[in-house]
Amino acid sequence: MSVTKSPKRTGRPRGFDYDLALDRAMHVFWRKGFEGASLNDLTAAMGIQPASLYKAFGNKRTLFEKALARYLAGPVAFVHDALNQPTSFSVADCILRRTAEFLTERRSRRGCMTIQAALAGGAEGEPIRRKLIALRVKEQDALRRRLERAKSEGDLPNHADPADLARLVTAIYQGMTVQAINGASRDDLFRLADTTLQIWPK
Amino acid sequence: MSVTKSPKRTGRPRGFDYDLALDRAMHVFWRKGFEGASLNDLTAAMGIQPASLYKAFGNKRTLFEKALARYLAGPVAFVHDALNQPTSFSVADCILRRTAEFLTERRSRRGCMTIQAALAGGAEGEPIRRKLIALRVKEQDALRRRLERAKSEGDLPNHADPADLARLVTAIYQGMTVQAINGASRDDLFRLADTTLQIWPK
DNA sequence: CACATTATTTAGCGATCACTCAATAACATG
DNA sequence: CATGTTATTGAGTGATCGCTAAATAATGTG
Repeated sequence: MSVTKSPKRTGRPRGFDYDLALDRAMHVFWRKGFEGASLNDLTAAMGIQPASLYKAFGNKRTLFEKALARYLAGPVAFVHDALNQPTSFSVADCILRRTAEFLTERRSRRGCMTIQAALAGGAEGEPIRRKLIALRVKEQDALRRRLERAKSEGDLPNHADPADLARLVTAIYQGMTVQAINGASRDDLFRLADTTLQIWPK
Repeated sequence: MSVTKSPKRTGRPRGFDYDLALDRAMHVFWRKGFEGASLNDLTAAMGIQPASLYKAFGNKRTLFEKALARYLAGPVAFVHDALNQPTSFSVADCILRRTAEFLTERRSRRGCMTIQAALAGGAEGEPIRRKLIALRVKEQDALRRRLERAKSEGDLPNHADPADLARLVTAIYQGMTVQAINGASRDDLFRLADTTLQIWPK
């Protein structure tokens, strides 16, 4: 089952670092999107030949899915982690503040891979777009459930609507991606987070 | 100068409706993005041959630019028009409410063309991405200037920051596009607008 | 060593990409 | 009618797309 670790296996050993190559592929998909990243781009960044890529990762689509899983478990794992914050406010604050930091690392105008990898495109990318839609809906739903729990715990007042608040935070998160691509600074995004959090019900 | 209207011109007349064909091209770019829309997609939707397309519209990039201009003057003209609303609140309210309606027309999960046409992609689409970035920044700036005027007119309190408010409304607008693609209903987006407007300074 | 197994290199597959040329067709004018 | 001008059709350009077969190289095992 495990492809990344092979304690003892017959045959010629892999000549490249699987995780490193996947990391490189992730960054290519992140920057260029699924359809915008050509196999030439990918193999060049990964330092391997096309045949090696297909041997190790399947095809372009399965490579993207592996890269996406790596992205979710790495660079944006803080989004899920934020749900463990003690209060609903600190959950929202943590998500928005860390997103602002994340989107302005390295001054490279990068956005969130789950959004820009496949918003629109041709038929070739449709399965990926559906997958990303399902993912984004799932994350928003997880936040909504966390806020429902907060309400049941008395952490949110009765007039607060968890679904509305989850939608607000998620929309700001998504808007931040476009803002970052537009060239917004870290401070710009911090202020956007602050402005948003002003309406948090007490 | 006018290519669409030719009161008297020599040579074989155009065999198709220029504006109608451009409208079709706009919808293809809108749905598939710049790089995702192939010439095959475009000519099929426009009902013309490649050579006719190039004769009438230049190349793919100039066709996109004409389609974008048509988009800005048509489907999303309400964004600019909203700046003429009498108060800062009604400006923001008009933008967000009409955007919610606009994004959920025809139940087709479409987003805003200026965002999804080219968020990420290959080198081929880079000039388009830069153009769209400049456009989005310009629109946000126009809103900021409108809110600065409102502040000078006493329509916004002293503690209000026009840049922050413009960024908030713009980010929500941009987030709404992703929400619509995710399948949000018109009512979902209306509530998002309402939630956002709760923080509007009086 | 031979042998099985797996990964590499090398070369190239058919399809599609944006785009264009040569020939022809449809108009206005003289 | 002939001529000039412009738009069309039809065929096809080189380049790149995602992907793969065949040969070779590098390992473990007997």
